[in-house]
Amino acid sequence: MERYDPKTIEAKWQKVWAEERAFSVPNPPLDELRAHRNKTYVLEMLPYPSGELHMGHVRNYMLGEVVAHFRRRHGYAVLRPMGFDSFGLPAENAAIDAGRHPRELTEENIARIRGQMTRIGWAIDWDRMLATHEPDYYRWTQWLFLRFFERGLTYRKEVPVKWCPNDQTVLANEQVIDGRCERCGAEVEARNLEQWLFRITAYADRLLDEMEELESWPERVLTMQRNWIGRSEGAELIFRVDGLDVDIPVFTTRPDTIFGATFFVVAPEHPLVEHLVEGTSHADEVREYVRHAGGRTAVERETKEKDGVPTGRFVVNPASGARIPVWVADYVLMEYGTGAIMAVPAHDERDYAFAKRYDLPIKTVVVPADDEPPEGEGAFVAHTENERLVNSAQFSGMPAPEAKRAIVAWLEERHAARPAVGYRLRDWLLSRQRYWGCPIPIVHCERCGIVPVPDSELPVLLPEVEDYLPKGRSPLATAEGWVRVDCPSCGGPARRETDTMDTFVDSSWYFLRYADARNDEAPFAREIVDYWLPVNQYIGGIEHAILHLMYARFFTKVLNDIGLVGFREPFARLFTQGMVYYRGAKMSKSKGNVVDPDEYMDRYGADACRLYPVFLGPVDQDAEWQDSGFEGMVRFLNKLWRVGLGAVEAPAGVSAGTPLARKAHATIAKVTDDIGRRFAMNTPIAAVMELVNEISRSEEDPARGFAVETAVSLIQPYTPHIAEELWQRLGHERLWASPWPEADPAQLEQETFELVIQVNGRVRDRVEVAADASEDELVARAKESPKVRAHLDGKQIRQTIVVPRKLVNLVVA
RNA sequence: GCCGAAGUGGCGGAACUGGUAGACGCGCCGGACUCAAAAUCCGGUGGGGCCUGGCCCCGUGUGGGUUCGAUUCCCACCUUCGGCACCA
Repeated sequence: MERYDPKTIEAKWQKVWAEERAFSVPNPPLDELRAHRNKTYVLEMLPYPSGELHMGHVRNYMLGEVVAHFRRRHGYAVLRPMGFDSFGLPAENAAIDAGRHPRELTEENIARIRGQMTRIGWAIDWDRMLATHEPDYYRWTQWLFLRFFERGLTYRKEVPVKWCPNDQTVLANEQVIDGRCERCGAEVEARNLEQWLFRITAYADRLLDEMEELESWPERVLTMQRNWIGRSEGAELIFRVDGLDVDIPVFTTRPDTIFGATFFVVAPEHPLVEHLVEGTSHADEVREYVRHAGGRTAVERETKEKDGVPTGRFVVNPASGARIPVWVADYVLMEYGTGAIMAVPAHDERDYAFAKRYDLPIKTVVVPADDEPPEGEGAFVAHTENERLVNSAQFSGMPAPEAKRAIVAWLEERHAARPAVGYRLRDWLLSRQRYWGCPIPIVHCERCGIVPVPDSELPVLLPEVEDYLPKGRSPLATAEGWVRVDCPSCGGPARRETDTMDTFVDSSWYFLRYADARNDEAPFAREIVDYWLPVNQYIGGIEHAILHLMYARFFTKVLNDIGLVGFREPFARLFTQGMVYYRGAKMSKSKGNVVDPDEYMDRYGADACRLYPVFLGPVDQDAEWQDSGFEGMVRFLNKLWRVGLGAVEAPAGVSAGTPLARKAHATIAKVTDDIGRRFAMNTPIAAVMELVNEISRSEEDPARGFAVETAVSLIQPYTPHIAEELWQRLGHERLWASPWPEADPAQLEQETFELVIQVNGRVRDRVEVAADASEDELVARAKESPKVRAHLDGKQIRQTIVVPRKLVNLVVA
């Protein structure tokens, strides 16, 4: 018998697919596009071209691959594009390590990865390929930036920033993990710099509320985003500084505790600190504290014991009229709320710790509703379900939730409060002082200030520079000829913005560009994106649960507001796949523990390489690469090949009524359900293996030919090369376009099933029963079984439990 | 501390709405082929006990509960992993 030779088969079919452009899905004219109702947009997060593909990548892209084939086989027009996130730190750092120019190395990597993807036979529409570093693409990134600018959604501001001393650039909040740089792990420093930001906080509520519109996202991703946005409802309360004509607002979620505020704290970075202490005897001590606190790292600030200094100033509690002292302490953060708090030591652990240390008064104002108020003053009272107020003037005795509203309303009348919402979310800092990124299309003019580059002058091309290594200021600044321009507004001397954009800007709209990838008059045509989008199935790593996924949602909402797209959420369904571990660490080039697919393709062929990474385990969970299991896939493909050729010699046969036919039908149902509904990728492979084992054991079954066709057809999304070859040899047309073999319901009704008979829950017998047998018939069959009778032994049947098509249980006394 | 996910053979893992626990693969054991080995193919494989047919008992992190029946549902606990965390 002819040997299974993956090399020949794979080369043959890849040539056929390339010639017929099997995976290209060009956009038809608009009116035709609208008429085509069955579309699926399958999208995997675009890779950074910082190296080559390894088996971890193979596993990820196989998910989109299987879904794309599966949907296509079910009669859908499937958009399944691919591109490269080629700007940014990963690519630039890889280039620096290699001592190469980023463009050169990036483009080399792109070519190499594309080659690997082609060789493995993925059904990708390469006609829509994009790379974010190409002017054709970043021209529109700049264009979109200008639309944000026009609407005031991007702005420039001097801000305290997180600075990575290793990468020599500013980081977004989201890129700082435990006080360290997300990419390199260096401890992040604080600096004050003029930076560009996106006003993502303006969309905080919509990013929360419009989660409702998502079809299917993992709950944990939504939870992570909710936590990140960190919305909390409360009030802004205004405290007046005694002796100065100054009001300081604070944000609190517990306005009900205002009568318990016994001191007041402002953050060291608070702009009013200097004004508060100017000319007082505390000025030197406070300045010293502020200076010292500024030098602390984020980690120090969090782990040390709470400390602070008094300012000598007092504010007036707007509710009680009490004068309470103002302190400066760095346990209050400038970035959250208003940078100042009213301290209620009896009901806030942090305030309590601070009060204990500096011997400040503690006043209980909220107690559990059922209990007696705690003895005396000075205790910490933890928050509980049912609470009422004490020591709070006219509000004493009121339940806490009601008191919250009442106190805010009462203070609001006196212009000392308003309801407010606090967010943990900060604006998105997008400036990067690095070379390899999208230039920000802005000009700084001596006379006109900040001037946007006109659309007609886009793209602002990234200049060639001698030295692109990071130095703490953008390398673009060294390109004098590029920096100096005439102001687009007044024609006077001006300088270009030299910061580049965060890579996450590039990847916040790429999914739109794919729909209309070759448009050179606009980023995309609205009619076309409205047809393809939202993405039906988005696939990517959990590591992007917050960053990329929230930025992309933000961009889509802004574009929807501008009228560029007709939808508000970009990704209807999201699937987050697990990572592949090898030798105890996440498989990655930097850890040096990659498994190279090329080697395996050389030895075993592409189909085995496609199969094994997804067979490893459930794809939403992390998996450990087990090299020993790979051979099993090769054995399976050989077996499939054998039974396939066997069926070629003895074709056709029946498609129902035999055990093998039944098995085949059951496998169709299982695979369809697993891929289509459950998004399970490993169990369908197991089901087909089971079917193939069954075929090779059932030499005589007349449904053999049908079962083989079923197996070939079902495994095709995983291993299209061998499937296509066998399908052809079995005498059929092209497989990827053909419908799936369907079970005939009328025939299924004739089938039998195995009835399990139990007595008191113990299995006593099994019998074959017609599938359409009634419950009474099932019970009758159970009772007439000799084995069951022996166990009944004349005892009375107390209860009969019938599970249709499965089981009868006779319960006896 | 708060929120979430998960604990099943020697291993990766199946069991979709409570219905024969351990599919499929790896590994291991046995057999065929071979002078022999490798490769390949076929069969067996949760633990224990009677027994040469066959049958019984125990088993899904621990302890309870609901149910005729629980890996699945409920309560408590243990362990592991992930997210958030001076957020007022």
